This record gives sequence, C-alpha cells and structure tokens, in this order.
Amino acid sequence: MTAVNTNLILIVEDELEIAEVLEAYLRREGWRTERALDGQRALDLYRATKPDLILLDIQMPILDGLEVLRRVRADGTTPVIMLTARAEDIDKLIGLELGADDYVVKPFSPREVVARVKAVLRRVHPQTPNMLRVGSLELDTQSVIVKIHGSRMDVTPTEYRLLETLARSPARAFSRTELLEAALPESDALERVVDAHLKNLRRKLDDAGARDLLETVRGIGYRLWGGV
Amino acid sequence: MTAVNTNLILIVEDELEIAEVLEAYLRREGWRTERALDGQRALDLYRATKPDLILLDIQMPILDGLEVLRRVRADGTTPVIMLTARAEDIDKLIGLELGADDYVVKPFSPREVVARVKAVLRRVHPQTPNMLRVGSLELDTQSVIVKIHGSRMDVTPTEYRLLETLARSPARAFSRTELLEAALPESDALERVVDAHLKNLRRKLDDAGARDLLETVRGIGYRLWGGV
DNA sequence: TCACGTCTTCACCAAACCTTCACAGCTTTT
DNA sequence: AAAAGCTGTGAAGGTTTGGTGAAGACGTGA
Repeated sequence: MTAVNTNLILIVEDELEIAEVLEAYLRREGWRTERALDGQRALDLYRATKPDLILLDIQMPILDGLEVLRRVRADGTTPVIMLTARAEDIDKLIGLELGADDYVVKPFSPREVVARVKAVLRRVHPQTPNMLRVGSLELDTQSVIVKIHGSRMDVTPTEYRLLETLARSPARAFSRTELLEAALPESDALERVVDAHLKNLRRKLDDAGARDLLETVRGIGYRLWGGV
Repeated sequence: MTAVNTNLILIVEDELEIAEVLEAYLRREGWRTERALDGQRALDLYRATKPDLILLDIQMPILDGLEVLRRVRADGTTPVIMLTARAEDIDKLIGLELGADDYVVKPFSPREVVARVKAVLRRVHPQTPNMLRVGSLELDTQSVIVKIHGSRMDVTPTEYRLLETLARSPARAFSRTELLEAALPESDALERVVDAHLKNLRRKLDDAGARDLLETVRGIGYRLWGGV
C-alpha cells in the first residue's frame, strides 16, 4: 500500500555483498531496485528499465563504470552516483565532461548512500520544488543559497544542511538525533553539536532580522516556525 | 471508542524491566502494546494480533530475534525495529536478506525508541493524523504545539504530555495515577504533582480563554471536556 | 608548511522546569 | 455543626536543560 515512492534505482556493483546491503537499505526507504554485476548488464538494464537513478561502481569487469557513465550520458540525463574506492580521481570524475551527479567513497555506510540518493533525487526531480520558504526564510536547494527577507545570508555547509532539514518540515519538532542523522550522517558527534551549530545559525538569522524563526522545543529539540 | 491512534506495537524483550519501560513510553504516545518474553511467544502473538510494528530484541531464549525476524519477513512486511546490544554488525543485520527497518543500540533511552517508532510508522503510513481537537483546544503532536482558539499557548514539557494524554480520550476521567504513568513514566513523583501541573495548565488555559476545558472529577481525577 | 574556515568538545552559567510542602477552601460524611 | 477528606494554590528548593564562549581538532588550499 501507500505507493508514494516508486522510484526505481539501478545498482551496478560487482561485489555481491555490497550490492545486497545497498539494495536492502534502498528498499527499506520504499524504492524499487535492480542489480547489475557488470557494465554490460548495467547498460542492458538501463535501456530496459529506464531507472530514476543509477548507483555505479567504477571498478567492474567487462565495461568499467566510467564507460557506462559515458554511454548513459550520451543517451540522457539519468542521475548517477558513483561508488569509488579511491578519492583521487574523483575530481576528474565530477569535473570533466562526464557529469556524475555525486559520488561516495568506499568504504561507505549504506546510510550515507541513502542520504546521497535522497539528495540527488530531490535536486533532480521536477516534482519537488527547489524553493523552500518558511516565514521570511528562503532556501534555494538547487544553488544552495539562503535568503532572509530577500537578501543573502552566508552559512556553513553544516548549518545549511540543518536548515534545509528543518525547512523541509516547517513547524515539525525535530530531536537532536534526527537532525544529526539528517545533516551529519557518518559523524558520531554528540547531540550537543546540534546546539552549537544552531546557536551560530541563530546569530546569523538574528543579524539578518529573523530572530524567532528557529525555536527551541524544550525537552525535544528544535523547530522552524514561520507562522501564526 | 475514539479510535484515533490504534496502532498496536509488539514488544519482544526478555528483560522485564526494559519491556515495562518501553511499554509505558509507547502507551504514553497512545499506542496499544503487547509483550512477549521469548521468540516463540512473539511469533504466536504476531500471528494472533498482526501488530503494526514490532520492537525485537536480538538476544532471547527459545527463538532468538534474528530467527523471529526471518519468520516475520517470510510472512509479510510488518515493520521491525531491532533492539541490540552491539553496534558492530548492525549493517549486515539490516542489510543482508533480513530487512529490519531500523535498530536501536542498547543501552537506549526510551525516548529514542519512541522517536524511531514514530519515524518508521511515518514512513509506512505517510498520512497519519497528528491533530487532536477538544473544544477550542488544538494539539499538533508533530509540531508539539498547543493552540487555543487558533492562537498558540506555551506549555512546559510535562504540561504538554498531560494535555496530550487527556486529549487522546476526551471526556474520559483519568485518575492521577493514570496520568502520572502516562505523562511521567519512570518518575516516582507523588500524585499531587499532577494537581500542581494541572493547576498551572489551568491558569494558562484560563488566560487563553478556555476556562472550563479541564474539569476536576472529584474523588477520581481529571477530565478534558469540550462541549456537549 | 602555514593559515584559514569549519567542526567538535567542554565547562560554566542562567533559565526553565519539576517536585514538594504547608495551608486554605470547599465538599462530603458523621 | 464538626470532622474528615479532597483539591487549589503559592512559594521554596533542587534538578535538568539549553545557551554560550573558548579551545582544540580537523581538513583544505595556498
């Protein structure tokens, strides 16, 4: 029931165990998945199923990931997240004409991958708006720009992610743990880091004239409030 | 009556004390609960009651949690949150074919568990109602915001929990003990604290123009009453 | 390598909150 | 009418929680 999230994700990965773990995590989030163990099969499945997103390992038999990416790009704009063992050639990967949408460096945690997939799908999907508005706050999730009363406010990456998480569910009260997991996956920071970042964010909001936007919910966490 | 939030949660945990604490916290949120002390009884209860979600300890006599999970998965898609002592092999747990929906590592805080349960249920039933209304009182359980006649009323965490408990069963008379257990589990406060909190709550309701919402039921306790 | 911006931790403080108590007021019982 | 039983209430004390500034860790690019 509740077929809200029927995106199809193609997992291209020759290490069976990794593929299985990824599959389980993605399905847990409600996505359908397909798996390919090599580049050739990946292209076949790509053409047959037209997935909404591709998770693509670089090192693979038959056709390597970069070649698969090239051919997928020659055909369309399907979002691709690269899975790679080494951080070095990443820059080329993203920078050069290949145009992957994101990448994750092995060894990665499945949660990290899920977070990236969500982010990319949000960015790409036309049905999801790129503008978030809460009171006088405006977030452009495409260009990663924050505005208050129409003028720009500089925020650090972590502050931005926290803000976006909060802004996606205005008024909803988030626990510190939720915020940590949403904005800082892979970090084992203490809950208090949320306080620290939100304190800084608050100062900036304050300077920009939106003092009361970010509310503390005592005993629970925080909430963004721009309404009655 | 008042079948607003009739989710049934099955708690499978052999440590009695943990099970009791979890039960108290979950009931506080308005869910019904069942308890099983071992894997065999868990499966029996699962088949008999078809719960909406299962909290499943891994270490258990008779049938361990993993085996229970396997069998539940063989039968359907009931969401399962694992309770586990060690953080290490978690990813495999969730990943490989077993497919738990989430996990919490012991020692956990009951609040944390409640948050996870809420998150998983939200994922599974996307449109869960989160508004409670009694007369001119409105509770948004997701935002943790209280409104009277449409405008916000600030309440303390304990006041909020008492109010929510009362509002989930409008017109029903609660004893002080019931309210204590529902709103302050694990507290050994005297019954009189309920009076104290409700006195404060009454003053706030009064200031907000809803004087008679919270009624005293002499010899019994209190009740929320909003109209005919 | 250094300099810089950012992230994380920590310790301390203030504010908010919870609990208890004593007493007053009211209701019911004797 | 007095006594006994409940509930309302204000204030005091102790506890918990969140805000805050500073210091160190970390990573990145010059």
